[in-house]
Amino acid sequence: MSFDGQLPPKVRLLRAAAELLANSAGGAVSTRQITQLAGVSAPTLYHHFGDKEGLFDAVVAAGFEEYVAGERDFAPSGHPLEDIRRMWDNHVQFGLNQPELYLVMFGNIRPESRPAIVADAEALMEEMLNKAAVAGQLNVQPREAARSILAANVGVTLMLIAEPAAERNLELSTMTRDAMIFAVSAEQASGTPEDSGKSSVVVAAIALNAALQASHSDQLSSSELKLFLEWLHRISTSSTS
Amino acid sequence: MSFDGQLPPKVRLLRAAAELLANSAGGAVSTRQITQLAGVSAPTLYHHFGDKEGLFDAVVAAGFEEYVAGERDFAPSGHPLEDIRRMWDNHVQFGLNQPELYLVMFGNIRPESRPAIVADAEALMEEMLNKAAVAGQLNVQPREAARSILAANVGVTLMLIAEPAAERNLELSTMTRDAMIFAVSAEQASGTPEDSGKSSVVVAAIALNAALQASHSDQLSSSELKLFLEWLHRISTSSTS
DNA sequence: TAGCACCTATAGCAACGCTATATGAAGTGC
DNA sequence: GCACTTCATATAGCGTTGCTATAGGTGCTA
Repeated sequence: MSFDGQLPPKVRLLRAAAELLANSAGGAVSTRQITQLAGVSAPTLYHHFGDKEGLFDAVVAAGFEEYVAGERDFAPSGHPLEDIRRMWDNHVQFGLNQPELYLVMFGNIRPESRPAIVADAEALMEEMLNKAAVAGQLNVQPREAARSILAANVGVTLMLIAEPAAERNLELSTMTRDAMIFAVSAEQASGTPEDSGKSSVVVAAIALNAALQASHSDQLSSSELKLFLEWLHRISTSSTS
Repeated sequence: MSFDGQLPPKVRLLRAAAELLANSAGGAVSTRQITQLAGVSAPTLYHHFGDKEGLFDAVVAAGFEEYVAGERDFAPSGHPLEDIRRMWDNHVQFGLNQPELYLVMFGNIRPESRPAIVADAEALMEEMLNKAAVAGQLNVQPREAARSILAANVGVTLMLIAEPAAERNLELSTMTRDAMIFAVSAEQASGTPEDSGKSSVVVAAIALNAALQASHSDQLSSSELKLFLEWLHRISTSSTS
């Protein structure tokens, strides 16, 4: 039951914290619980992790490794947008499987202090969206698309976690997911001739931009790129008005 | 500075809690702070509100009045989807104006225990979406649309609150908003003849259903309605595959 | 063996949410 | 006017929280 043994106290603390966090039914986890289960005393925790939040951050880092592993484990299908769909589902499933850990990672919001993990998750999604952009399947900037999709993904996951497990309806997830992906997808306006004419320009421009950034090219200076993006923005907004 | 005065202790406690909550820069607010500012002692708080959460719930209820007032204050524009857009923006603005209160209302997620306020906010949005459905502007069930839009709305608002105020980019909000509204809108597939043929059936069916429910009609029994919705679901999914 | 980091334990502080108990104030029946 | 009940508030303190000042042990290098 306890982690007394040959393992170093640091590892025992991490495992004890992770286990208590996973099994705490919504309630808070105290440092005394953690240190007792780990078989160490209070100052050891603070020596290794600074404070309680530091320990939790370490647990979260381990959880994020698992999250990233899940987000990367499937082979790229060759259809980037399909991979984004799987990333979304994997995100939701991760949250529902380990709600307490997920809440520490994504639910512990404080004003003006962004959890580092959010930026990491955004980068992960942006990376995948970049492939879609290069393939000409993206309607907006990969970064903006990633932020938008992740925000909706987190919102949906939090809502599902808050619901009683018996009532959880995953259609909320699939519907919101498809709505977001469809919105950033280049395929959406392929039916309307007038819009498709404009949007193909946008798509081509975005694909070009993504390709440029992927090749670390300096063919556009940062100021030129800024102007380029401004024009791009003007084009895309004028085509949807 | 303090609320010592002629007001009853219950009101003083509510105001003190609201003020401390609004001005607490991310940190927790203690009962001792509240009771001191209110000029009462601890048991008075517990006599009136049961416990700390009870007091916070009361503050949230007052905040929700304000929220609802904001959501209703604009005159219906005659374009329900435009009103939904304004509801979204109002939601985000409410969160950014009073982040601490918003976090208590929508950010205090615990597994399997849904804040009552989420259900209220969903009902508010569903009410508006019902008008869109009756007008034949909706692509999916109003309830599902409301849940989906609200989840994305909360997710975006939490993300924006977590960002440093200087970096907040409201385009994240407008982009996600338009993506969600577009996704539930009946206008989306009007360009593709084949899809529009199918989707007009879906829209008509949803409008009919909304009108039936609005008139409290019993022309369809609950089992008939269930089957009807199942067909509807089959139609709508087959048209998007 | 001496000295020096490193790591851990004992004991305890201030602050937390909350409550057992007692006191005052206000209304009610006679 | 007086006992009685009920409601509302205060005094004091319980148990727990996150965290730390201080000291002791352990293993390495010289």
